[in-house]
Amino acid sequence: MELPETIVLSQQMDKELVGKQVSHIEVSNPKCLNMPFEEFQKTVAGKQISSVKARGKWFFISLDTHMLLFNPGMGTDILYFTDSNYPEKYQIKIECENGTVVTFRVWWFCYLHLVKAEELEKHRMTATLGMTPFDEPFTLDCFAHLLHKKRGSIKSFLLDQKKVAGIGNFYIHDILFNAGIHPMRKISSLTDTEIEALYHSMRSLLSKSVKLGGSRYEKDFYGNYGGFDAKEHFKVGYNSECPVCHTKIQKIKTGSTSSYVCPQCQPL
Amino acid sequence: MELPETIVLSQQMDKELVGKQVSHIEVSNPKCLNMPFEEFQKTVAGKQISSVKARGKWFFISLDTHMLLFNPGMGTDILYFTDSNYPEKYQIKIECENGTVVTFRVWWFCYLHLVKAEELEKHRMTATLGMTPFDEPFTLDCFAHLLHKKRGSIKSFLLDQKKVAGIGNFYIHDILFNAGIHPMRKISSLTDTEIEALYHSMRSLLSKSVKLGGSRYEKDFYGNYGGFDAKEHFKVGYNSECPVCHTKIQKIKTGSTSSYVCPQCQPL
DNA sequence: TAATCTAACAACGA
DNA sequence: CTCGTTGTTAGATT
Repeated sequence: MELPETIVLSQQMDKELVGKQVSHIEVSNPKCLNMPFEEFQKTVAGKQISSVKARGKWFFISLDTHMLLFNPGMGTDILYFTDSNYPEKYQIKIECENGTVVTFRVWWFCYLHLVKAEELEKHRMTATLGMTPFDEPFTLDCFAHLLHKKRGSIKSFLLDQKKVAGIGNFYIHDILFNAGIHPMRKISSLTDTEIEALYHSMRSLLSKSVKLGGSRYEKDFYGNYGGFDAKEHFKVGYNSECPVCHTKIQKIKTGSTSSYVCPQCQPL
Repeated sequence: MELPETIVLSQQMDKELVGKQVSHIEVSNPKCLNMPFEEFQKTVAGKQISSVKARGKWFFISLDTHMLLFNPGMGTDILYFTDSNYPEKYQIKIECENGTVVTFRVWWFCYLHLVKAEELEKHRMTATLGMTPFDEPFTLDCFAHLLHKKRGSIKSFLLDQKKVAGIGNFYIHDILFNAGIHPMRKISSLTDTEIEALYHSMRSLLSKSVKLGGSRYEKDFYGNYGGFDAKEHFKVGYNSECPVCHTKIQKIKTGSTSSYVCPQCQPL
């Protein structure tokens, strides 16, 4: 789940959940919490949800005096039910008044952290998040400054949530392709023109996916898959031939992640 | 300069300097300070030295309300003079009452930091120092616990001042040889017997050097070289043949440092 | 399809 | 052969 999906989901969650009171909460794996379950349960129960927002890959759920922070990790869906027809399999379940149920189904890890509203800035994992590409102050100039004098590769920079929040190893392939930049390019070698192309590429691809309701591999709050399809909307990501120059797309190892690259359009 | 030398020097400095008042201080490279020179000079001048101690490779010089912290870096000597016959070349000079002069001659880089006594624990570089092998709580059991579940090589662990303070790339060779341990051995592969041998090896070699007044390559406070000679007192360090098995000693690259190893007595 | 933290390590600069 | 910072990588995590 990357920025388009968290944006879509958080808007739907905000629409459906704001004003509702949490009546009951279940957490099958308490290791994802930042406190003992007892304490967590006691603090959350009875609180009212006042807003749901996303920042990068984190959900920020306001509970009056507290903030509930959720990082979905990999392969997670968050589903909304208004009756008892919710699935049996889930790791986290939040029940609200009037039969509203939200289930969180996590493939591997997630974090569900609760902090006092006034201590939100002390929460390391979210306090160190960078801006998202849609944040108002994230201008081209701001992006260029973030890249200034940085030493590593552009791909690891973009995936680092402390630098820019919300990009993962799904949208990254075409963000780079559309800017004509190889994932292993050193940041210091990028021209102003390339940085500008990257800035626009990032924002336009992610907003296209938001408009389509997010990735077709992920469910929204109502269980519907998004309309952004890799084969259809990506040029190189998860594809086999470059639609621009018809070169065979390479799938290469880039550090710990894989990358789809057109060696012609994205020279190193 | 490693633990034996800082111990010897700090004892001599303590003996000669305690009770003396700093009258004047010169610092040729203000980049080694943690504040502007003006402020540094103003705070230090007139203060009385109440003790000099060493912790690992750092000197702790108590100045009543403040602590002066000195890390000698590489190739540094600290010399004591009671008249004006001090050398012309120095990077730092501390003058005290009655003609006492201390010069610090630094080959490359050093740190000279001044902190308020009550804010000593906020000084990152010294606050994160590990125990020295001679610290009271540094028992065999304590050492074994420090090694518990560590992943890297034993050499990089021992050189890490945050783990154990005071060992550098001079004494390390024979500390490992005397325990029969190759520098590149994974910590997780060490047996209890080897950990015990290493613990004793470390303490006995370092205390032998302290008794001899430190390394013959370094000067003490009075300008005299120590009595611990590499060729004479080391078995493998800076030597060419293993005195135990007569195998040719290897000089190998171990990460960023070099190591002297007997491949027979220290199998990998 | 896909994430995060930590420790260890290398390169670099002061 | 100093230390810190930055970035990379391997390992572990449920």
